[in-house]
Parts: sequence; structure tokens; C-alpha cells
Amino acid sequence: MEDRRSQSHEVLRKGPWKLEEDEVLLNHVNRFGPRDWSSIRSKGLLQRTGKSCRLRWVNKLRPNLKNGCKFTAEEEKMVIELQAQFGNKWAKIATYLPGRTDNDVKNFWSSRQKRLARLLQTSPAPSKLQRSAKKETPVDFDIPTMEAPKLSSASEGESSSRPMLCLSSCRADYVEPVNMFCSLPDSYWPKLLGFGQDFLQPEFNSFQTSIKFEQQSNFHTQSLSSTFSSQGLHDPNFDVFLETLDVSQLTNEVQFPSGLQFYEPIGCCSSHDDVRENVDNPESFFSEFPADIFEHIEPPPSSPEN
DNA sequence: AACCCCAGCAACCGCAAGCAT
DNA sequence: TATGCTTGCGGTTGCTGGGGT
Repeated sequence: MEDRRSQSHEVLRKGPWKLEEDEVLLNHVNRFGPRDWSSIRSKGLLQRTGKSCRLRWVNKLRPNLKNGCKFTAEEEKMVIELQAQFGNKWAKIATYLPGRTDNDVKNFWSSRQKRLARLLQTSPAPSKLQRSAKKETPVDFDIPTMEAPKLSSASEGESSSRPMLCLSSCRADYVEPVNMFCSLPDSYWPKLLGFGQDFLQPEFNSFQTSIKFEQQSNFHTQSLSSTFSSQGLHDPNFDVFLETLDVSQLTNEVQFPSGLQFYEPIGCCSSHDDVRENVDNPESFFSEFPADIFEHIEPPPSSPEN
């Protein structure tokens, strides 16, 4: 009755779909196929726009959809790879994932991005990291807010003792997370020097193990992987990261300083015991990071000396 | 129990491409 | 060729339920 009244007044319905509406839409598709969406309204079958009808069909009513199923690890990996390959072409990516819609993929990716952003305090709301950093670090060493990239700051003639950190992102949307490293005070500055050109191959086709990596920098690999697993954050992506790490493809810029700690208190900060405590314990910092940010490390645009 | 925060999801909006007239 | 309509896509928003305090 309500529906009849609204129909006669040409009121456009919006919002969640009712079961009856779904049935009408299914009937239409069964009779005419998934097209002529606008005619559904013009015939007075539903007070929905053609766009709305199409969307409902594509996202919810189409056969063989995996509605309500979380993405499997395999699907997640595929989305990550395909996104790296195609960018935000969700419809295209979805064609590689049976039963998934572009909306599914888009939502998955957006959730993932939000998670990363929050963890890396790029969002306006204070993140866990922000809060814990404020609590755990002395006021002198508050982690600064995100700024423009400070890659390879040693090349900028600063007197800072900050070591060169050649990290950037392989995709624009990961610049911010990786910049997190760059905004750290000296005392937190990871001593990762000059990751090489092909640090991570997006195709995931090489099988070079972390062993080679460990040979050069035992501490790096071990501390990272143990951090994630011990925090229950073990991420298959990190395995991929390790497995695809092809040391043979690293350029000669790469320096893994042997014997260096992953975190080394530098300069004035080293005199603070509480800072040192944090610095000496990688988990106090990295436990807040999602493992997969390390997928997106790439070399700086040019060598620091340039 | 009430409140808050957050993640996940469904749906809307604007834009662009394709097509018919 | 110009115009209007339809369809498809990507970005964004708003709702809801779960978990934590």
C-alpha cells in the first residue's frame, strides 16, 4: 500500500533493498536478461533507478557470488598482485576472482588501505601507534607528524646524524606509509641502507629465500619476521616478501652493514635510558606496523649523493 | 548497561564511454 | 555531427554489528 502510494507519486526509493524488490528484479532479469535496467522503473515495477537495479543485480543477486565470504589468503594475494599490475581497475581485477565483484575488491582494498593508514598514523584520528608513541617516548622525542618525504636526508646537507634511509614506495599510495620511517626521530631511524633497484619484484616469480638476505644481514630478517609472528600478525604477504627477495637483483648500492642493530640510538637520544629501551626492542616500534608495508619498499629516485 | 571506536559492507554519486537516433 | 540515453566504473558515504572500555 505504501509502495503503491509512492509509486503513483514517482517517489524514488533509495537505501537498502527489500526482499520483495529483489524478487521483482530477479523476475525481470529472468524474463529479459540483465539489461534494460531503466525499463524496470518506466514499467512501474520498481521505484529504483536503472543504475540502482543494475548495481543490486551485479553485487548481490547475480548467481555464483561469494556473498558473505571473507577473502581467502589466496584471493588477498591475487588482489595485491593484480592491484600492483593494473592499479585501481577493480572491475578488471574482479574478473580474475570468480564470485567476487568489483565492489568486493574495492571494499577489500579500501579496508586494507585504511588499516595501513591508521597503523601508520596518516589518518586524522590518533592511531594506536601515535598513542603508544606518546606514552612510551619522552617528550623530546615525540614522533613528529607526517610531513613531506625526507628520503635520504643525509644528502640534504643536514648536520643530523640520521643515516641515509633509502626507502620510498613502489606505488604512490604507499608513499605515506613508508614515509613514516622518514619522519622518525634519529633515535628511531632504522639502519636500512640503500635497498636496491629491484628489491621487490611485483610478479612474485623469483624464489630467492631470506637465507641470502640473512647472510648479509642476519639481524634484519630475523628481527622483522619474529616481530610479526610473535605479535600474531603473521601475514602471508610477509612470507611472499621474503620468498621473493632476490638478492641477486639488488644493485651495488645495497649495503647491509654487518653487526649493526636494526635500531641504533644515535646522537643526543642515546643518553636516554627509556629511549634506549625502546630502541633496543624492535617490537616496541614494529609491532604496530602491518607486515605488508615491507612489500612496497623501493629505491629512492636517485642516489643520495646526486 | 551504556558508550565509543572501528571494520566491513551496501549503496549512492559523478563521470565517462558506448550506442542509437 | 550532435544529442540524449544507457551502462559501467571508481570514489565516497553511511549504516550496522562486534569488540573493547
